[in-house]
Amino acid sequence: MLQAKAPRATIQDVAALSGLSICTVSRALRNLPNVSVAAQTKVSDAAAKLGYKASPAASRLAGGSTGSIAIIAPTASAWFFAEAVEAAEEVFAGGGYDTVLISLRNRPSVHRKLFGDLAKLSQRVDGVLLLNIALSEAELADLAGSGLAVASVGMHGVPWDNVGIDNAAAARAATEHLLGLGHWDVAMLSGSETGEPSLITASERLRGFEQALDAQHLTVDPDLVLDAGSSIDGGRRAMIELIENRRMPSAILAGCDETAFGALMALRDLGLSAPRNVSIIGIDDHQMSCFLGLSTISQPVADQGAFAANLLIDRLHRSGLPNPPSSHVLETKLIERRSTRRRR
Amino acid sequence: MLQAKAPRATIQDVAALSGLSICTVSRALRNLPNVSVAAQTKVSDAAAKLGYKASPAASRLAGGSTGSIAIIAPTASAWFFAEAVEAAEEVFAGGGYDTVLISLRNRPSVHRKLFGDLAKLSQRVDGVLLLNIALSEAELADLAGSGLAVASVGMHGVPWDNVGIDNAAAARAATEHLLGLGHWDVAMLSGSETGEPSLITASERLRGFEQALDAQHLTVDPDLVLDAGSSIDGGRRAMIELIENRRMPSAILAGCDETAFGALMALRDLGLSAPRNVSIIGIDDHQMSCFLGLSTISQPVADQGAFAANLLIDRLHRSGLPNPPSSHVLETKLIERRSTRRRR
DNA sequence: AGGTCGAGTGTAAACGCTTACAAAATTGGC
DNA sequence: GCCAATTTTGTAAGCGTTTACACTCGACCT
Repeated sequence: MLQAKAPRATIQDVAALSGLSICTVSRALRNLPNVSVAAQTKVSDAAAKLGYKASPAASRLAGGSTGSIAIIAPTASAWFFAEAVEAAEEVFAGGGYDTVLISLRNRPSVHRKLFGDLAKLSQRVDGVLLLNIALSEAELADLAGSGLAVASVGMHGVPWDNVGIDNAAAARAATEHLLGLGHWDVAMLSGSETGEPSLITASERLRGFEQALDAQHLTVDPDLVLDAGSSIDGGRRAMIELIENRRMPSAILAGCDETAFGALMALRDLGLSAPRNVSIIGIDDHQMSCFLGLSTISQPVADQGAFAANLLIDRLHRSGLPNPPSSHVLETKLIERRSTRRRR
Repeated sequence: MLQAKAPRATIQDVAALSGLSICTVSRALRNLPNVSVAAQTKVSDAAAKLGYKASPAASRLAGGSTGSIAIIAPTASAWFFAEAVEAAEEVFAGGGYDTVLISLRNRPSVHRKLFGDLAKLSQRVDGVLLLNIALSEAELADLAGSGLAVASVGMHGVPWDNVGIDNAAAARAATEHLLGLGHWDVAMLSGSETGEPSLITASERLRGFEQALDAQHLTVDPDLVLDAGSSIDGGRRAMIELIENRRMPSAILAGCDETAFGALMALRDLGLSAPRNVSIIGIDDHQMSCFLGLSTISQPVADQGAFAANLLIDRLHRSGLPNPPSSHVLETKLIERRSTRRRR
């Protein structure tokens, strides 16, 4: 199967075969105006016959596009991001773009290095898809002025296309569910909200939690709000901390389902369980939540990734036009399962 | 914060600042031989002062490297791949490479398109990290002759560096555990092994299962071997099929933990549970398995990704030298939890 | 008929790097 | 000290695109 490396067809070959100049070929291939239909068809025929594909390197060097898009995620392995990345990658591949994956690995140093040198990034990709990245004002401005096309998931009030859910509303709905079941003594295992480059959703969810309590004229007991990160293990630890050093509430809102899993695990290890000893609700509707009977607020993860990816591609295609940034909020829904029940 | 786009420093600028020629600078920057120490330091000083980074496009075009590596996975969102990808991405980033993520989305058409045009791929990346990809003879030969550096996870007997576990041994160990507990009537919920580009691990694990039974002179009941894919839902469906249309065995080996989760879910929905009605063991040691008390065979996922990534980078660095391909098998370990117990 | 305009096309100069090849500087042996 | 061998450095020709600019050629005005 090893065959002599056929030197790849260049634009020259296409020009020769079609009897036109390189320049015309280049324009025809990119559907620029001022190309006659005759030329168009001649060029595309020749290109097809030769199996010609423009060299991304040459294209980029001469001022064209790189043909790739970066996805930037706080971490790539967590369920939410893995799902969103996969969905976005599919859209990008469909649009002929390569996907460059950049994980910040939850490390501020990685974050700083990346956003500190956007020039480097813009040399390698045409656009950037941001997944729940907390940006400082300066970073935001730099990115907006970098010439990169940008779209994001889960970042509201940002000068580019965004799609997300209403995190505060989701947390509110979850809290109201608990409240409605008679639990006025509610704890929150929040995602971490400290440090600049953290998960931006965490603070919104915390706010929703507070809003729901406020609306019922309940005060937030600071002892019942703990930082659990967004991991199973963080949830487990926070739950242990809650039980051992704070006090057991009547119900718990977990910042995300993975945190809730950890909390359930800790509960079980202590010989307790939900909803017997405490009601627990999460947010996300993780794949496993159904299995574990975790009540939660569901959000369409893959849809968000795919939607944002499409917005980005659209913008890349009609770049130049001063399309105002759009913002889309997708629906969330309360899913009642077995981990929450009426307070006795 | 918006500042006039400072035109990026080029190699010319570095040459000018260091008082040397472009050529020398280029060589110094790439640590090629035949550069005096004096020149070396002058160049790196100048480069540092200017914040110079070589343009990947220009470098690639002129015959150099692209500075990026592709990770090819059957799907990107499944736990195993998400973990491995994240670990590999970290290694690549550390080595100064961009990571291009390519998900085959479990679709043969995507697989074919990718491997049918390796020239395109090699135009965009320097190397490829394959995660559990089943390749035909022809594809394997093409890839080996493509000029791309290659490394893989979970693909034995392949003409490039590979790291993996012994899947047959893992399945054997799991089965022996079951057998040792007195279960001679064992079913297997296997990963799918049909079609060319499937998960290659699946058939190895099935083989290990068969070997363990053979060793005890037990025959494999074809009714008790079903295709469950490698997903939670596949596991659930296979379990239902098993109970409703085949028969309930005494114990079950799930091809992977996710399949086991699905099986447990189906069991619960039917009012049954493990190990009361049936013992279940998985393979992988998924993050959730501990929580669910699933007995399993653990494998180091991130380690495999990182290890293979390092091998690939090493190879890229000393390319040219006829390093023979190495193969590494990492340890697996039986983790006994609550889902398996002695047959009564 | 002379002139203007615009669409379609071509010429040639970037883009920023790598790399033969040639030139210069250094070394070492006599 | 002189020549060959060797190391270090420089010159210039690509790599395959994009794009500013010039050009040709009808159509359309006046």
